[in-house]
Amino acid sequence: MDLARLQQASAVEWRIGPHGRMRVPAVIFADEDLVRQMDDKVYEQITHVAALPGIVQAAYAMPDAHWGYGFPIGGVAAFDADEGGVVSAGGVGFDISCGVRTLHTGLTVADIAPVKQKLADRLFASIPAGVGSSGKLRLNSVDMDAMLRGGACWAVERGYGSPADLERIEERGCVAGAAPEHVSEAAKRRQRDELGTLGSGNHYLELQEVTQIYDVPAADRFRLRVGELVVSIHCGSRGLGHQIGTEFLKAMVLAAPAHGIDLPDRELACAPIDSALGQSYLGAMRAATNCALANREVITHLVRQVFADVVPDSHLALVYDVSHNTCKQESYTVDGKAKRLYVHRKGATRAFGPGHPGLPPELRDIGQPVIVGGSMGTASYILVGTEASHQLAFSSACHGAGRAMSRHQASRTWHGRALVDELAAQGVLIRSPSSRGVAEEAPGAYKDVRAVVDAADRAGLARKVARLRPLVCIKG
DNA sequence: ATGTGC
Repeated sequence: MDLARLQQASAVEWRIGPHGRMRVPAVIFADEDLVRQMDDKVYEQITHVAALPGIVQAAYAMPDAHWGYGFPIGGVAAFDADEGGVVSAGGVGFDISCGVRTLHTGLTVADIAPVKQKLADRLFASIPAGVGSSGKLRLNSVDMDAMLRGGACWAVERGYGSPADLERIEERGCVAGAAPEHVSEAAKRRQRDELGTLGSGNHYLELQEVTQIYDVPAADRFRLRVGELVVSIHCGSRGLGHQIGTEFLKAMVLAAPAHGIDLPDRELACAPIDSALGQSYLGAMRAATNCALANREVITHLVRQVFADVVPDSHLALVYDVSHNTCKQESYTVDGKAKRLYVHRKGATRAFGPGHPGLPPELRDIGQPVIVGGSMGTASYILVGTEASHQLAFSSACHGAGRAMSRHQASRTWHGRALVDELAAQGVLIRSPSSRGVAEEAPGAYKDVRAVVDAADRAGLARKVARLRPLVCIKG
């Protein structure tokens, strides 16, 4: 991106003043190197988002932002229903409520050294991964609707996961307002046997070692200690979310003229929050959110079974579960007025600061754990939400390293087999059903996650707490 | 991201 098109507000904040059809400014949080590397498409997309009806304050891009469908991935935008605000299927993304959860194990590197290979093989055998993979659960239509309404709470009621997990999940594991009646039969059919599966692309399950602590009090509260192991699970709502996204994108494009919306880009398909279509989408999107929460809960159960078998001394407890692709109603003060806004985060993590009522009581004084997943074979980070982020970017932070190269280009640049060998030599065991999938996810196809996290920290979006190094990676 | 797409 050409820096001349931006006004630099600080070392890590760049502004684009309203021009053309923009209703509000656009703001990019990143250091100079990251901004230079950013695709010009991010500029184009974030200014288009700033032109949507009812947008409040500004359109934001996080340090990991890159070209997405309509909205950039790493984009944040909030809309006011009272000002004709919209909800956008492209603003949430196809993989609705894709997210990451991290569990601490109470184990050290030494504890698992003798069984590392066995753990990798057993996790790979137990957690289905890859395109079209299916799990052991089969949901009939009654179960499907109950799951879509109940999320992780449904899973726990069925014996998957534990009640204590729910306190450590956004919205306590179950988003209100889910409307399974607005989820098509096609979407439900695709999901019938996909619960408890990882999926493909950048989804993964990793065994990670805590290698560095930056904030001791927060790390203590999150029970993260150097040399100890955690498990991180990154996945979403599989075929169901994708089907919902596809169907509503189409419907929103078709209905835009009737809603009086002149789309700056048809990929930004949206509908007024107060319209029937907007409400149907919100109901279906919330159902997909619950599907993703149930999925991560079922996978957690499968992971615990493997650990109970291979390392009986372990006790896997959830640190936190964050969603990356969502639209949520949250309270903010804008121009001195209290507002309930519809905050879209696409490839961005909610990052509530200390004192936020949406946090579980035991974490309320310290802030929300923010999990930033790195690319395959590279570090991940745990951060904590700040009070400043509330005003800076609707309590949002980055979600990962962010792609720097297309999948296609990556698959032509690297070979999966060679990458697996290379990473094994560095002590990272990769298990994946797809050699090409591994090539597409090559660490070199991503931005430097450390630079992304440092920029988020310097901008005040969230504060660094701990660094994690992968030991085992089950890749979709 | 995806019962993948050139």
